[in-house]
Amino acid sequence: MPPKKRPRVGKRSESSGKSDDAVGPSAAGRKRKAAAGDGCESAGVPVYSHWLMKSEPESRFENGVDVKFGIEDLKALPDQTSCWDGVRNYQARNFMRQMKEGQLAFFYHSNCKEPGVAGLMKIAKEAYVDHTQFDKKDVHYDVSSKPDNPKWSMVDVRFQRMMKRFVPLSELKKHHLQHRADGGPLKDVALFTRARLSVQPLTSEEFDFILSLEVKEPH
DNA sequence: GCCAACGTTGGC
DNA sequence: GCCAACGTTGGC
Repeated sequence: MPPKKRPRVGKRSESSGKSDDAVGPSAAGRKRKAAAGDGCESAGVPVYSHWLMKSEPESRFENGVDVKFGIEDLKALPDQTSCWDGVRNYQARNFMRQMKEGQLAFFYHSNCKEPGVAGLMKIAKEAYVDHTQFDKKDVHYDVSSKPDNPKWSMVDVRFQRMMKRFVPLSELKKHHLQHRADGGPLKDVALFTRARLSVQPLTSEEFDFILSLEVKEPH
C-alpha cells in the first residue's frame, strides 16, 4: 500500500496476459535495435534515466469507474505524490522496474482533446507490488496473478512542476518527422516508434530536447 | 512455435 | 466514433 491514498491512475488498461514475463528492458526489444540507451549500456542493454508516463486527464469510465488522472490531479494530492498503478503491459512494467528514485519523467496527457507533455515528475519510490492486481473490485484486477507470485509492479511519482508551456503531441510529431530526415534527437523517440506504450524510456538527448521546447515559441 | 483472430490504445 | 497499429491469445 502506498503512503498516500491512491487516486485512480488513468493508464489504459493494458490487457493483462502472459508471455513476456522477462525482466529487463523489453523482451520485445528483439524488434528494436538497442537504440542508443543513453550512451550507458551494460551487456548491450540500454540503461535509461528518463521517462515518459501517460495518463488520461479527461473523464472516461471503465467498468463504471472514472479513470481520469491528469497532472492537476497529481498536483492536488497532499504530498503531490501518487502510486502509478494499473499498468498491465509487460514492456511498460519492465520499464517501471528499471526506474530509480530521483529520476525525472514527463507527465503525458493521452486520449484527450490536446494530447502532449504537461509537466514533470520525479520517481519517488522504486518498483513494488501493485496491489490493485489482487483487488477484485479494481478496474485492473488480474485474476491470473497470485499474491505469492505477483505479476505487476508500480512506482510512486511526485509532482515536480508544470511545463512552462504545454508541449502538444502535434508539435513533437513535427520535430520527429524533421529529425527522421536530418538525424535530430527525436528521430527514434518511443512516443512515435512505440506509440502505444504507456510507460516509455527517453534518452538524455530526447529528454533535453523536449524540455527545451517549453521555452521556445510553439511550432 | 506459427500465425490468425481478437482486444486495446489512442490519435484523429 | 473510426480505425490503424500492435500486443496477446489460443488452436493447431
